[in-house]
Amino acid sequence: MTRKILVTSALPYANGSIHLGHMIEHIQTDIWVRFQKMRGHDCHYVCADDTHGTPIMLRAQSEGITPEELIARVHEEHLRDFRGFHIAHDCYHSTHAPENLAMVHDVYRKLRDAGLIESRTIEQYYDDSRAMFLPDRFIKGQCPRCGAADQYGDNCEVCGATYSPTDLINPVSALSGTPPVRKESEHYFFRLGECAEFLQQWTRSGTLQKEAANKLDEWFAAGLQNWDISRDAPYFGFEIPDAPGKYFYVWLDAPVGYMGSSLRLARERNLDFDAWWQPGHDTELHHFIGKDILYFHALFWPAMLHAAGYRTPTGLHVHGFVTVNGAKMSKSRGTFITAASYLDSQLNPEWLRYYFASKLNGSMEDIDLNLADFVARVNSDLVGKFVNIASRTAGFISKRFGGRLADSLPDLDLLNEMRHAATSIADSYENLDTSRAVRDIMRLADLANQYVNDCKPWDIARQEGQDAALLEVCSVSLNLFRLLALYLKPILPRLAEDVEHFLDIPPLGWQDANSQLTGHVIRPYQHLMTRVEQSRVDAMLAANAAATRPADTPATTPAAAPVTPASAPHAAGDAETISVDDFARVDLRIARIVNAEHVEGAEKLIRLTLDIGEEKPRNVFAGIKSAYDPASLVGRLTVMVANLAPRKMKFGISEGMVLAASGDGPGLFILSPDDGARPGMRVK
RNA sequence: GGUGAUGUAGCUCAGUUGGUUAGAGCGGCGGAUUCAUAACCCGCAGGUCGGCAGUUCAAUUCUGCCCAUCACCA
Repeated sequence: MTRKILVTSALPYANGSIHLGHMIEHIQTDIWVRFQKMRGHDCHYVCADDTHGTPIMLRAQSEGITPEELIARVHEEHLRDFRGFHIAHDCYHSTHAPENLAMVHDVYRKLRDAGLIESRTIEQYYDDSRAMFLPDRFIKGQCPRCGAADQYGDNCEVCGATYSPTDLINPVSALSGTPPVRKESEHYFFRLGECAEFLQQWTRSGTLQKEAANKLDEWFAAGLQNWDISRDAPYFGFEIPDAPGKYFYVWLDAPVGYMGSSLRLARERNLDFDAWWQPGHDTELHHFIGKDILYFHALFWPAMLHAAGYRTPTGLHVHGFVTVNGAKMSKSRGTFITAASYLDSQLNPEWLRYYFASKLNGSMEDIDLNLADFVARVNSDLVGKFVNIASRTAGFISKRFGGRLADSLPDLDLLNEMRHAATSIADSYENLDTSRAVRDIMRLADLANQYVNDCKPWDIARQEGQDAALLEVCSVSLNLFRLLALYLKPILPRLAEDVEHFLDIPPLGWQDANSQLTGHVIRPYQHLMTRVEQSRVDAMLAANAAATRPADTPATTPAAAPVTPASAPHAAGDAETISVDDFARVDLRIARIVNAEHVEGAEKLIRLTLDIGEEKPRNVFAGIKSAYDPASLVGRLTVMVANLAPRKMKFGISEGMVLAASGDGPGLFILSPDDGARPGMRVK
């Protein structure tokens, strides 16, 4: 039976670049969609840019362009990044589009007519100098609970308290720096509380992972409050019908963007929009999202759909966050990795698709991109195992048999096992457990390599009159390879295309697992995939670190220059206070100076080689030549900033900075830890 | 702070509806091989299954507490 399926990924915000967090979601979705299409289902994949809201408006202002110009530019960038990773959206639209405006009005009117919209006057902070109301994130002040300075208006990053902006002590507008004033305004609310019963039922109807349903229970227990869906002008978004000066909150029109994008697709290709969105059809609707936006997709969205008379989603598939080398993506470490930087570093997008696929298991757990593991795994699995099967047998077929495979294959257990695996691998894909699919496929690849090893075609090739045996072994091997390529095709679409070209066959579908390739002429083998080079990974990290380096730091400043009186106007105790989190961003480490030497041509610098317990020692240039003889430094311990962005200097790259004290007079003093400290220890 | 999740070999992860010697891939070590971009094949070593207590004939698996990491608290 052909299933009719509409699939979405969450809409990326048009205020920034596509990064690994977006990529894991789109890769996961794309794999599932490609799998469904290979199975012959009628599956469509839509997405769009999320384009509205205050941040977009302000960013456009600061760039001196209109919001429309900004989102048009970002749309091009996003589209280019997704295409670069072979993400095959059937439609990648925008929430700032006539189709979406029509759907937003339609949904809103239905909610209003159902009595689920109410209006009420609320008091909010207002920036007089900018003549606008301030979103929570644009107000800063002291936390009312712990007193931490410089906290946002919605929660405290120091103690974790949540509150409303009006609770902040000494609030200031983040836009103008002036204290905001309280001002009243009429707001529109969606009466979410009315939908509680429906939502609790929907939550347990099999649409959600268990963990996600657990999470929702928490929210049910806390009680559902009505949702503020309006914002006052100036606001970049859609105006609310019959309410001049009031705009839909971006989170109202963003999920409706799924409808808007699919409406566009339906018009382009003459497809049945109502079959996707009206109740009573046997069509499936699947949303892929990150766990950060579960709230919007598991409460507001199904409630809106239901209340407006539309169908609700069949499945909500929630994934975790991407971490890099076990830590949150960090701009200062260069591990805030953008999609563009990956592609620009000449890294093959299918390597990342494969790596993510090998880890995704359909749960909400975070996914770690361990870069050393990434290099090892891709090289071993894809080049060493999978591609190798074709590489080691195709030559015989070309040289000895004119590229023509055997007319029939023997009844081998291995071939049968490989064919029958199609069922369980399909189950894994269907259930989003691609890590299981990859494990199973690689186990089969191991078996295929063992088969080649056991049959020793290179031996047979040297024996007289054994042509039939040689042809058989190689034909079997290439049939095994063909099946593996088929199973990997949702993950590696481009490589699969190359395999199809090599084998000179039409695009592989899932049902091709039941057939064999016999009596068929293939093309000469050309290498299908290269290995990941560590240097390209390093280049990517460097590019990301460079992109986030503060632009106003003069390039000539030695990385380890001591603070001079001129640049240190504050007396001790006069410095602006910072939060614990601010301090924690600085990764201070005990370092052993394993070598120190003069730098030829540099007046102030000493080149230090620092051991902080890493594989490779750090190279750091320190501006301490006036106070220290290099020879006296070798062997001693000191303190360095380990997560300073690497800086290219005339004499090489400096990978950090050592700390030194100085005052008004001459003299410069580096730090020493007490006895017992060892290289690599964190200073905090 | 509350809530949800995670913690298994050097790395990345399976697994255990409680039951003999806890698995894979990678990495390491040894061997074999030369068809293949030194890939592949065989073998070996490595784990008090986060910690402590409890239930049980038996716990890595169940319960409680604790620790660490991540997230959410609209």
